[in-house]
Amino acid sequence: MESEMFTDRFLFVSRYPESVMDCNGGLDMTTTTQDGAQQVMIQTQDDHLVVSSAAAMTVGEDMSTAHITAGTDLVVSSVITVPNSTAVLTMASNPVNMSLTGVSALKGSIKAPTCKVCGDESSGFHYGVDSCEGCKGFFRRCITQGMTHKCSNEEKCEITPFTRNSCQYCRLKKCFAVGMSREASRLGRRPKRLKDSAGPEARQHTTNLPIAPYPTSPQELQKLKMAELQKIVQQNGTIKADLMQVFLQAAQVSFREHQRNHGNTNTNNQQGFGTHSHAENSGVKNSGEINNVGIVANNGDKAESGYSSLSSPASSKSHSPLNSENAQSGNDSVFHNHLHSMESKPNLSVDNMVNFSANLTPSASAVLNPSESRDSIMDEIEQIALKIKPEPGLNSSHCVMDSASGTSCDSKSEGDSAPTLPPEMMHVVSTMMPGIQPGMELTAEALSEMTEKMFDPKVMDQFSFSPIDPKIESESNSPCSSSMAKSIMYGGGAAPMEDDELDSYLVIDAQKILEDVRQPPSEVRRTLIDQVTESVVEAHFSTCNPTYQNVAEANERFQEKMEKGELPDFSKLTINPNMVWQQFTTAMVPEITLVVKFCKQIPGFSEIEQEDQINLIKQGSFEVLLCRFCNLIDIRKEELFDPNMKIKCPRNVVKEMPMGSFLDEFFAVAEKFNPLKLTDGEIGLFSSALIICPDYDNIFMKTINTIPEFRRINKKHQVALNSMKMMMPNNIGFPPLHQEVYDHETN
Amino acid sequence: MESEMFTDRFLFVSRYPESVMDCNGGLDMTTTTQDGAQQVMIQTQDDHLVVSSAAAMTVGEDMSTAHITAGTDLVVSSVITVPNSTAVLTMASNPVNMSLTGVSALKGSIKAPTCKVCGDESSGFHYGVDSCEGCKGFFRRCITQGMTHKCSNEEKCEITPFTRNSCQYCRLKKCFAVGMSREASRLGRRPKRLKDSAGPEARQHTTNLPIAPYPTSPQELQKLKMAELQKIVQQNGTIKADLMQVFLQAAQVSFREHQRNHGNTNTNNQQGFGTHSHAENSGVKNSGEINNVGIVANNGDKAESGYSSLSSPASSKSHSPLNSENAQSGNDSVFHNHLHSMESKPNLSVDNMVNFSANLTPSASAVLNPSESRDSIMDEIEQIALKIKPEPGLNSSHCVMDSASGTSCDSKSEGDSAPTLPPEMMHVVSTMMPGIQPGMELTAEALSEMTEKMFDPKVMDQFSFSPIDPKIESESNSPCSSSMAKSIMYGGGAAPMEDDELDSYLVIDAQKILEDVRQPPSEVRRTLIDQVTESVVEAHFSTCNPTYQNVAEANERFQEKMEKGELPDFSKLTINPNMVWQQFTTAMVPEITLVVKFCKQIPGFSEIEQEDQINLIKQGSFEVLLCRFCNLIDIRKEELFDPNMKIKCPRNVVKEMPMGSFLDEFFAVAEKFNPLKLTDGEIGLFSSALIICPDYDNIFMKTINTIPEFRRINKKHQVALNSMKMMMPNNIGFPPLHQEVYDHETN
DNA sequence: TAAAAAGGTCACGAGGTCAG
DNA sequence: CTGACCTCGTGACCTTTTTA
Repeated sequence: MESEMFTDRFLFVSRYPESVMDCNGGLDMTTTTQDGAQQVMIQTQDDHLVVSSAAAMTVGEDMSTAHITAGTDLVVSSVITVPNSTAVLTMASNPVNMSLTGVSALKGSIKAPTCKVCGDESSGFHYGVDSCEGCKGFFRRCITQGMTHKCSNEEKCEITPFTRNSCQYCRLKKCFAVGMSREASRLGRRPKRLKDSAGPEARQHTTNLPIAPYPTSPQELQKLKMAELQKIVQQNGTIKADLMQVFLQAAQVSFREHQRNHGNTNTNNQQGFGTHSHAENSGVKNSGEINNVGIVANNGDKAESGYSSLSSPASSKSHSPLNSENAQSGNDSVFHNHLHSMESKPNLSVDNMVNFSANLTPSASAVLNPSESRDSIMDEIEQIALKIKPEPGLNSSHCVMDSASGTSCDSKSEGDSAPTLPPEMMHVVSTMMPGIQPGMELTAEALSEMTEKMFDPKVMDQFSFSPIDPKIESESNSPCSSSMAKSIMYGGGAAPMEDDELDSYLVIDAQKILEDVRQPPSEVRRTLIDQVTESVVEAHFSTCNPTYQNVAEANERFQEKMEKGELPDFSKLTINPNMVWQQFTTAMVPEITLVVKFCKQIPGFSEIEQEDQINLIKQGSFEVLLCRFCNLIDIRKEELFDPNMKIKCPRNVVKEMPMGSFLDEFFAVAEKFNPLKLTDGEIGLFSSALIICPDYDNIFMKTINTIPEFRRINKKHQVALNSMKMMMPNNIGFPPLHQEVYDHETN
Repeated sequence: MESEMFTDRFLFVSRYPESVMDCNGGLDMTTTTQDGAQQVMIQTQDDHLVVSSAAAMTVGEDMSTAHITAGTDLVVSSVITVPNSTAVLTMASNPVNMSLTGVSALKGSIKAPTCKVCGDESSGFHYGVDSCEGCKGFFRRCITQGMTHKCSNEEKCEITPFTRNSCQYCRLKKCFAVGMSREASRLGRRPKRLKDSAGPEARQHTTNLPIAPYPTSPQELQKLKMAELQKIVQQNGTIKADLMQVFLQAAQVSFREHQRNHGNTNTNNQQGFGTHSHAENSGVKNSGEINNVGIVANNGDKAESGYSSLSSPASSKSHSPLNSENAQSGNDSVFHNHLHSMESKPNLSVDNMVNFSANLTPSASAVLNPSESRDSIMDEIEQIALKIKPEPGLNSSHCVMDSASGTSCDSKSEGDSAPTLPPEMMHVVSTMMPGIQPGMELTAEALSEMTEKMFDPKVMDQFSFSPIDPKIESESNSPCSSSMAKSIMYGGGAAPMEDDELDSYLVIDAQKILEDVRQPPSEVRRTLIDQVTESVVEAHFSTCNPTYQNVAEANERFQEKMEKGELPDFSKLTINPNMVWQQFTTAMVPEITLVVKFCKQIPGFSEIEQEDQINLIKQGSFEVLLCRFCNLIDIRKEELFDPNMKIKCPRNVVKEMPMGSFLDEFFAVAEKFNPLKLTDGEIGLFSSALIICPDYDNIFMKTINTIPEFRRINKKHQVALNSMKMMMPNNIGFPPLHQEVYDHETN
């Protein structure tokens, strides 16, 4: 019966066999010569060309004309495509019995199916590609057990049946390159009639090859991210819905992974510095270990990490090529970028503790995009950042409490004189603190008392004159005025809203957002999440000073100095309240600059209207700062590193300092935040959420539960600022950037 | 250039065009006749057959021979297969321009239905659903050889043609979700009218509705529910993970919908009776309005309610066919069932206020399934319920505080004598209340003082001897002893655990559960949720006396009587403390019976081990009662309806009553609970959560936030019970069922 | 009688195994 | 770790059964 079916055979032969190969993968052919004409049974293994039934064809002498005799059962299962070449049909007019032996006999002699990876003989269509058993097994192992290979040969290894085992990295790369992926595999019997997917799949892969699953350059990668974001923004008209969810989802993925890795974070085990994974505690420095990133390292895990490369979306469940490449490719790696940025900035170097802030500012200014100079408000901040050049060291700037001095004194002003208040504000201060008189030096005690009063709830109400732009506040208390970003922000910072009221207001939308976030991300979104995660983590590392490693190193140095007796006993230092306040604000300036820089690096942040960017920064930057400063706090020892990581201050001393009650709040936050043991990457994501998200109450368990704490202290901070401003209307003692950023009264 | 490329066209034509259609899905054809031969460009819309470049073919007269002239660009992307038929190749030798209009002209005339499971091309209507060969075969294998799959991805795997093989569990789930079932199979030729329907949607409806995969009768539905639940229980080894989430999700869906419909429930607007939607306030009685069910009514809304009927899975986002069917089909409707059950029970009738409790008990006993009589503990409760036949009216039973009386007096005991305490307990009472002496009547004042002391936190500690079985308590304070249900329950009721401790302990798992719950429900789960919701709502309506409507009607009657002056002034009534206490407990007995009945009707409840059922009931039934009694409280007028809805009592009077401080707590709860304006259906769901869920702190915003309140008062109740028990070791004055249910000391 | 779906069949590929 | 070999689920095709 079979011999009857296959009465005739025909053959498609390209003038350029190689083209045929490219298009069809391996071809199985049985040729029988008879009557001087070729009689051929063509059968591919990869569905690209299958003739499984009868057709008779004869070709003319010119090889351009074919004659086909159709049998009773014409079953043509596939068609070949030979672009840019002439196909020649060779036919036989007489029936020929096809023998299976004949088929196999000619296998390989003409067009044996070859492994697209190594060129060996293919054993079938595995993971969407004709491949041999070896490459099939290899690929399977790679995607099941996450493999971290490394190439020592510039990633240019040739993959042949003989060399394929010499470089796993390049072999896997080739596997991806030829289109292998779990999703591409098709189970079941190969259809005789190809009603399904052979075309698209094959074409897809061949056309996809140029845009290989491996990222080409960081620039290109960045472009893709932005393009994706842009698309989303365009589609939704607002960046909120998607971008925010992307952040939250990224964070969620991270936290989930974190929990898996570190067990229950809800145990109240206190710990000291570093909210990071234990792996990072090993003291490895600048090794480029993925562990430094925490979350990204998690993405390298084999399953569910949600990591996928944009150019290879189909392989999201498999080992990420991007990841593996990044782990090995050196400077292109985001991980290396983190370290690189750290190393390349002397001001961020932990070796240069003294000159940190002095050197930082120029670098920070370089970060601010000059091309956006037309944007007035952002520019303003940037310009202010440029202007700030605090003296290195601690006693860099001061203000004298002198009623005659109405001008602001910048950080370069005179030495050790005490700050003064302008006369018009003295009555306010006098009201609050009867002991304070014009011209009198603001003593530590007075300042302390003042801050105490400021944070007194009763006083708070009096002094928390709305720090938010009234017109904005009238619109759902949002610091964002544009319609787009307005919906992003709700929390009014120091808005005179009742806490309860605020909470209930926020919780509603948090729940709604949560709902959306909990949606399992789509392929595209997962990709986006990964990219955003990368960007955020990278932004964090490149802008955050007190990372785990930096703090740890600083700690080591501090220990050394302690042992050498080089450090003075902090408790013996005479505390100049003005100095302390100045130092506090001054030391924060470069940090603020960095936070602003961080914000600007958050993917999609620049898509928001400028005004809203400002508002978001104003709203959230202190919270980010607070979040970062948690690293500076050893909640076990109850010690606070100063932002320059030069001096450690015990909590009780901090408390006694002017503004001490406020600084002490940092400890309170750290006590809740640090036990979560977040990695730097997670802190970065959390920070981005602080900036971008409207509300995060009740979102990611304990982690997010610390946010109200941030909010509360932020509120206090606002009140303090307002109080201070009342006392010092000309912003004496406020570094301009600090004032600019934290002053919510945009007028 | 295009005209040059497409120099020639060819056409495959089957003898059975429809077969071709079937094989290729949609075909776009442009035919041009020239030289008497057909010249055709074939192009599919779904990539199954694409001829995108040049090929020339001519056919002989016999239509069995074709002549092909290959152009310079032969691009044949696919081939059609015509099984069991002879294909005819019709060719043209001359160049033909393809017109796009011609292509699009034929677009849409041929439809390829898609697989409802994975989205692939459907091969027909299999197991009640348009599905592909793969899913068809997969489902067949699943239902023939029982398969035990497991999902490692939170059971939320996307099912696409590419991913369908990656998770059998989710694939099967999806199969069920879209309505696949053996019963739904339709054999034989499809009725002609079905084929004529225009769109796929129309066809979907017409085909799906008549041959609904799942039967629509309540009985059968109930069977299926149980089957589904059974499956889940079997799969997971515990009912916890899935069933609990189903409850929570059902509640979530409801609350969400509620919020949509009723706006912000967080406003503290007080309101009186009824925690229901305003729509229900219209006074429509027994109209069968869906509004009576609240949540189910919401499900009838067009969007996102999460409601879906198994019989019409594809239309889960549209108006629920089950819902609409039920709304119209009369007695089969669950909504009508509610009303029916209400109407058919004279004891529940609001018209019969006086004899309510007397008549209720027999009916309650009928509810208890006699077939389960072998279950000793449940039986015990049931038997007790049967035994309880309190006298109608208020002064039904009393206890005399008599040291000689050591026997328990049931509700039929002698008339008006005061309760007595056994001598061995009098020292305890004496210690607490020096004024009380053996044999002395328990006056209102004494009782009041006693209860005051009982609820004194300091005293509470002394008297809250662990009411939980010690062996259970040692295992995470669970009232459930079996390994299965143990994990369900954590909250130890009146366990001597510190509140804070308890809270933090609970929150952890609540968050975990929350996370799971927040997962958007899969198709199957959504179906399950709907079914569970229905069952719960139905159970609630059929067992809850103070539903909105009943209370409203009672209110009306009360108003009438008030106006007629038929009611005595409550404040003038002589308060017999014993009477009050007796009345209180007595009036609760039928309610407890109903709550037990309600619990037993909760889907899956009977799957739990008997022992655990008892524990769950013991743990939660009072909370449910409390929840139901909230309806009896008008927080605006500060009035309390008695459970029989016969007498209204102002709060201050309640407070002055013996046990008044305890009863007053009801107001406290109602103040938090009633403003949520839950519908009856939602209250039912909430009640089921109270029974089933281990913890619900922090789960559904304000609603769930009221739970600690329930817990707290439950605790007080436990303490009170224990105190009372100490005073009355032989349970004098405790109706047996009350004692049985609320006594956590299982020994 | 033919359409249509259930059920069977078996070519296939994923994944596991284990000697090398 | 590799890859030849094995098992088993898959699904395209086929046969059988049911129904219009």
